[in-house]
Amino acid sequence: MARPKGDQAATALRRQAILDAALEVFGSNGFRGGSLRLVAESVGMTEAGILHHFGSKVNLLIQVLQNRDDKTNPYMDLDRQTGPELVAGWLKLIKFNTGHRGTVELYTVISAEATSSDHPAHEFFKTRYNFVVETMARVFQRLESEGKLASKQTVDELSRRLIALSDGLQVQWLLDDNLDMNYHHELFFQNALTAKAWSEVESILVASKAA
Amino acid sequence: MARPKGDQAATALRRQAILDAALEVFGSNGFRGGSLRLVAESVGMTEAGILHHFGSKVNLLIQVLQNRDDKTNPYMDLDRQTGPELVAGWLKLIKFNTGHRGTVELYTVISAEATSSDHPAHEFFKTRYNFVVETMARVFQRLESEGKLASKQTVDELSRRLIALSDGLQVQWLLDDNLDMNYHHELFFQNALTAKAWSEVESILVASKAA
DNA sequence: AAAATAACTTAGTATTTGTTTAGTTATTGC
DNA sequence: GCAATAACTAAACAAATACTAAGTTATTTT
Repeated sequence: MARPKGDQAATALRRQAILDAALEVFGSNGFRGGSLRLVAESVGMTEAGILHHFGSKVNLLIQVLQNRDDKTNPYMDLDRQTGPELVAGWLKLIKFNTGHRGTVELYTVISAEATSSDHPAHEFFKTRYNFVVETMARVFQRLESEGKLASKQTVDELSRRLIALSDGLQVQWLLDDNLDMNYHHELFFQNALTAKAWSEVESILVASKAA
Repeated sequence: MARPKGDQAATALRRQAILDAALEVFGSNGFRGGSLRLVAESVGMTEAGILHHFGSKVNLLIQVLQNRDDKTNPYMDLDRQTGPELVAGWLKLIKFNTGHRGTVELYTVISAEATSSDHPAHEFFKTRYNFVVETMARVFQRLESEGKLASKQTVDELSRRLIALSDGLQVQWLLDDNLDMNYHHELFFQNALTAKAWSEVESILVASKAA
């Protein structure tokens, strides 16, 4: 039975359900291993039904990635937050990820696949990495200008190192969830920041936990 | 035309050629995306010819991984080397990898894929990670007992952190080979070791470069 | 010299894949 | 109330996949 047209809210919900299912499928099986059939099955629809909404499998992947980014980007607002607030935002993101295995799987698997230049998400990840590295470099820049940076490394070096650490920890965590990603990130910032700045971060975190 | 039997050296060469081709194919396309046809084409043989040697695609993958490990494991000999020598060995391995993109691609893509518990290489990577983490923990242990460790972290923490950094840097390097993996690793060890121990590492490296 | 066998090729099979085409149903805009 | 159209389904397609079965050639082993 065909669904009615019109109800925009219901349609948006349906599309979001497909995106959620696809995230899970692409996360578990990668892009090449994840089939439309699995996505369709999981959302109770036909493969053709999914293609009606998203046009092609490649486009579906891009929308899934975009959708995730849209939800996590607000965690860090460079224009309105101080250095320690931004660091706290990063740590909150890590905590969020710990509760969403599918998301971590998605980014880990697809970003690895996408290192090949003929992968459909290759350009997406190249620009995404540039964006994330630049964003975090600006965060460290801000900390430095506030006199809160203890490390002697370049802000660019620090940024790339943080992101590398984060990506690598995710692989280890996916293989064994006893690994405490949050703790390792805290250690990184403890080393990178002045003691005073780090205690600021800590109080922001306990404050936001109370709220 | 069928090849002759008998010549064991030639057969071994043929099998190695297949392993090399498969490494390239699985590295570029992952396991699920890399087809036997591509491997066969690249080595000038039929798909059935490859299956004659390796039985199945899954077994081929395992052999490729094993083959690589056999070649890189000798880089670090826990029984015969001192702490600084082992650190120098790790850095040599990084330099080796920089010259072998296919190998880096292989481990990055397949280890990400293999985080799913139903992936054929899942167990391989779980035991491999345990082995590598343990090995490097013992390296840091040795350094500590020699009084050459500056960091206050646990040897296990240090080990996991080094491996995470390494894995993450490889992703970034695959996306943009301007990244200097070697430099970032050197920075890590400079922070983790005493100044004296680090200069020991450096002199080992220049000595082995001269040889 | 005969039997066994390594190293393949050719041809085929069953399955899965992303995508298209042609409907069907029900709702909205006019 | 009628045309347009959103949201699908059913059915089929062409291509690709891992793998098998049966043969061919040439070399060892006996």
